[in-house]
Amino acid sequence: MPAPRKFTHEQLQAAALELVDEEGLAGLTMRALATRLGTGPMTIYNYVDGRDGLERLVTGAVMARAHRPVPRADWRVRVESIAEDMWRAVRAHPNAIPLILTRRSLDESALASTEALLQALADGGRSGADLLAAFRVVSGFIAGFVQAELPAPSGGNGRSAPVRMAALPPERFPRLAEIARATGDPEAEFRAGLKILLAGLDA
Amino acid sequence: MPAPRKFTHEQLQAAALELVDEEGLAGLTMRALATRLGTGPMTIYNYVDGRDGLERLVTGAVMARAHRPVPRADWRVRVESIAEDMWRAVRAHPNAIPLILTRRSLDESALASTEALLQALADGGRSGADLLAAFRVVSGFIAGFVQAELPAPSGGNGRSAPVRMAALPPERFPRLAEIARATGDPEAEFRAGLKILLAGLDA
DNA sequence: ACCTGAACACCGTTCAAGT
DNA sequence: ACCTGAACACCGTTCAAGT
Repeated sequence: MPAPRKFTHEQLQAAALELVDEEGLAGLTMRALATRLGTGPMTIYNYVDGRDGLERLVTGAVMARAHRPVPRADWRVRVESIAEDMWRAVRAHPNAIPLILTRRSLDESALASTEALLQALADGGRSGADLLAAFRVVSGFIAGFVQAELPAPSGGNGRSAPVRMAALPPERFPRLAEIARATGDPEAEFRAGLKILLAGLDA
Repeated sequence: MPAPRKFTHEQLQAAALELVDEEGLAGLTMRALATRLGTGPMTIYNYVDGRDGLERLVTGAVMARAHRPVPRADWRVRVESIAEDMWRAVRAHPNAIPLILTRRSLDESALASTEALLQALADGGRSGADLLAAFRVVSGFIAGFVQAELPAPSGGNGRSAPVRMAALPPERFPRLAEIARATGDPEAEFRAGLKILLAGLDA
């Protein structure tokens, strides 16, 4: 993409993210972004590579906020800290979650967190295929937690996942009913899951 | 939805899944499904609740194939078996992956696998919040592996994730470069990850 | 070089009419 | 009751023209 001058990339990112936060994913539209910026739809094409680039604007904006300074500490503590930072950054923009899960973000801003996570795991004594396996476990766990907080379908009358789970026939799905009752504090659940992971990584 | 008779639900599911397999997600359209079935677009609305229902047709079709008989064995072996079945079912239809990651499938056909997984974990001695945490870890791991096999953007000229990772500046992302080199056999990576998980669940 | 409106080829869905 | 075409209000994007 060229480097035009009517808007900056940051302005585009911010406007696109606001659009998604306020109006939901369905509101993310070339035309909507254009009118929010006070121009015609075609102007956006000077800054972004089609619909795909429009969505990358959003994932880039979200993930850029995920990378925070890593504490100087034991590798386990660092893994926990990075994982929580990534999760929190995504949770702050629930409407963007389908995009995050779906578009592999490979901007360098998003990759900084990943590299830091890998470095922490490497400091735990892993390399090569072992490092890859450990990474897959941790990043998969984060993705799974993100997925668990997907906003209800669209419109707003959809119940959240735990509520719908609790409405299932309990004689056919007794264990699902059990965990539906146990669902409550996402922060606590995230930390409990991480604890299991770290125990496995330590073994 | 009513129970009309020109087509069965299974016919709809099969046609929708074929559409996605052959033409990609962009090919999943009310109009395309209609012409594939030899009717007008509006006929679909007698079987499916709008665009949302159209997509649920696909996720339902994929997840229904995930539930296979669970071996009578140690809970660890059962967890492995169920997790692999779910993963394999999804991998068989890569174009549907964004839908799977994004639409929470709550048909009873999809929930059968989940209940079986929960039962296996419960037999490992967990209940309540512990059961929930263990479940989140395992299902998150599966989701993460599914995500790692997202088909390249769209069009076909996009390189796969490992290839693009290998193209990053290695002096800035040395650990990413390392795992990019280690990436190879997804089946082996899946089993290695599960091993870490089970070690954590055993601790 | 950058910007932009008009126009085109799609979509999902409402409406009203058929049987 | 089920089916269905025409029509409407959107999209993304091509094209050609402006500065």
